[in-house]
Amino acid sequence: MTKDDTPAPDDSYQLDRQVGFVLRRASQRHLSIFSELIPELTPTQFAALAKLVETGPVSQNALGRITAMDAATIKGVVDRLVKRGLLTTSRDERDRRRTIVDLSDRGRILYHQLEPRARLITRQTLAPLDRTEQEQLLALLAHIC
Amino acid sequence: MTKDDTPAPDDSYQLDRQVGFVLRRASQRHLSIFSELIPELTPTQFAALAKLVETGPVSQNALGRITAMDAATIKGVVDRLVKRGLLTTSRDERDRRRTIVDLSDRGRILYHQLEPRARLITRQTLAPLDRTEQEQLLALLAHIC
DNA sequence: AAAAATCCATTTGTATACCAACAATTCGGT
DNA sequence: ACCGAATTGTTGGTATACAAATGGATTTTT
Repeated sequence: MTKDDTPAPDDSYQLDRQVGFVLRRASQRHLSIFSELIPELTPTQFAALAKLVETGPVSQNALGRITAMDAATIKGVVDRLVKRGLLTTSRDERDRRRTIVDLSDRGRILYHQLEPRARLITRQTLAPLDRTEQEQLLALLAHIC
Repeated sequence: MTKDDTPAPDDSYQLDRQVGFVLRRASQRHLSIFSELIPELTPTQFAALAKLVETGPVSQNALGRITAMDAATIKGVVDRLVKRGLLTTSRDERDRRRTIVDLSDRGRILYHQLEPRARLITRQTLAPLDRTEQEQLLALLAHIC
């Protein structure tokens, strides 16, 4: 038998096997879980609060960098959080270009209320995987960032 | 020595270890690679073309479902692609609710020009991983969708 | 056949996300 | 001290994304 009777390796471009597409769908599922468990904030808004808890007051652009948002995006996020009284902003007197962003009391309280739910979001998103797979996925994703 | 001198398991909530955040950053890197290799289309626009090549003409909502976009999102995508002459739309006479979306000749030609670059995008995005890891990542991501 | 439920496409509103351009400020090298 | 370079924040523009509401068409149920 010289003829190959195994199915040929699929050469066609299949959208569902491309990283980009699968990443988008995974993000969609995560977002769906997030907005169900934390309807009062978006993931990026929560990220801003979380990073401010970690680091304390920082400049607006710096906050953008550590939360992976560009200057235009972080501005919108900060503006909306300020409007809701969760953040405060002030001018940096040493460097007058900078706007210093910090948590308000309400912001800090809200963050600590939500943190347990945030952990749950991660757990639920990863629920289809066992412990080992969960670690693998996080490591692999971190690798391609 | 009753005292534990190994570092305590980190109990703090670290943004950088949450799936949602890592997913977002991975998507960002993918998008960056995409727009460099295919500046003429967005990932979702290309996804629409790719699925139409796979399946042939479909209703607008159905196209949204197979490309993982809701009705409002797919409408915008289709509108922009029609405006650029890459898609055509027509009323379904059997079911007058439906708008049938199909590739135009230009759309088909463009898709086949871009497909090799799309494969390259996937390859470059996954480049930091070896073959085994690439398969693992895709499988794990598919699992949490 | 009439009523109810469903589906399709559209519109409005909010929130990322990124690019490009801009003014004000600060920094770096000479 | 000065001047070009870099940084910071802002604005305008385009493109996802999703929720909710709406009107028209079809299907299902009764």
